[in-house]
Amino acid sequence: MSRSDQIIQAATELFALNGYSGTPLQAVADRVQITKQSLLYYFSSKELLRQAVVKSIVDHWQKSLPKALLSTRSGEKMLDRTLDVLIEFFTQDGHRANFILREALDRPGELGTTLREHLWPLLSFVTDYVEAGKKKGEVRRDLDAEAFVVRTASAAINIVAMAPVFRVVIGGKEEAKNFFDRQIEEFSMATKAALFNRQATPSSNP
Amino acid sequence: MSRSDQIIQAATELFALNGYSGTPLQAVADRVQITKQSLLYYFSSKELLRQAVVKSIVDHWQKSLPKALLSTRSGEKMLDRTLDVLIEFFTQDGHRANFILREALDRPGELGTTLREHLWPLLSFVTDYVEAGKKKGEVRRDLDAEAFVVRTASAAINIVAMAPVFRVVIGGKEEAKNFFDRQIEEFSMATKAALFNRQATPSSNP
DNA sequence: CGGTCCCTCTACCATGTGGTAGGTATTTAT
DNA sequence: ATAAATACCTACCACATGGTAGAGGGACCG
Repeated sequence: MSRSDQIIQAATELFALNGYSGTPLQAVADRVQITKQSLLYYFSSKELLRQAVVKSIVDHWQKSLPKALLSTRSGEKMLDRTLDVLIEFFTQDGHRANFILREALDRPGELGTTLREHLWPLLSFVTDYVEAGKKKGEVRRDLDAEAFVVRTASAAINIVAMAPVFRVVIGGKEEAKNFFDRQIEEFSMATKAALFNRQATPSSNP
Repeated sequence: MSRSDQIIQAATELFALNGYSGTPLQAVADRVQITKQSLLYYFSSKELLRQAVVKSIVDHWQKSLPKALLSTRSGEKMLDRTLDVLIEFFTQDGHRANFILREALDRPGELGTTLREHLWPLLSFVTDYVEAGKKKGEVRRDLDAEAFVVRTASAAINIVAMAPVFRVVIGGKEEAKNFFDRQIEEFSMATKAALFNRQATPSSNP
């Protein structure tokens, strides 16, 4: 891996963990075991490093998201599996998801623009698929597809990022370590419930 | 309002907007129109000011959340309305919600402890109500009530905090200004779909 | 009047941090 | 060989920032 890439990776992790303004360049340099001035040789300002991190994440997602989503092209139950893939995707990409969440708080306007131009097209592909599902009667007809997709993606990131907090909140009990799994499971169920036309549950409803 | 309270309020807003490490004490002092040294008279360190902000938020929520939740004690459709109240609650409390989200990222362990001790009891009251709803057949029996409540509260905060981003993402069109309302509406629908035993939709399913 | 809280200020300091200037090896191109 | 580009360094600086020391001035109390 090239020095630039090492630096970007280190910066991604540290920015995700401590925030942009909470991370001195020195800390990034230390992690790559070069001096701060060597780092500034590759990225001539902290701001440029931040932009490089954003770009690398967007690039990565642009590459890997379609791959992940298309891996589910079983035609029939695609929507069903797409959701699981999406969840797993962000789950296994903790640092990047975390960093983006921080960017959303620090520079909402800028991130919004970036997402709209580079990532929204991908998600709007999913939106189209949801719309198609409506016509097939698979998906609830009163669903706001755009709002649903945005919220679901955002929620996936949120759950991953908040996990360390909730681990502690629920963590009084022994079961703490698998509360995250329960969260994921519940989220998955909930999302499907919101998405699909469900048959009447065989419950004891009069 | 006392000087301390003015300072706390200013700090809440600025920390919410720019983060803790991104906000100099000077900026807080400026907003209250005192000098930084006068501020340090009330809070002898930045860290203490931060703790005071956390405490004030927890106190506020401890006071106002039960009031909001109990305002819906119409017995019958309580769960139904509780949700709307919860959403509205965080919506109208942008700065505080935003700040807490940042705390979650910056100090997950500490915030987790605080929430567990001071706020979780309130939410676990809701959890109990959901469990009761299960027995009445109103709520889906396979629902993980704990995970559901945690995720829903967290999602409400998340939607509010992410609004400025999505306003831009979807903002290409004119409808940008009411996308937030659509988000809220969709979230409400989705949450109810996940929560309640729904009757078979009168759809055109063969 | 004198004391003593309460609040605010001026003056100052130590440190951390982003960034510049310029040097030095090593490799690559001509 | 020589020039030039690459990669990394030492030395340094300007400035922002958190925090300290201590003085001044009201208000209230004896």
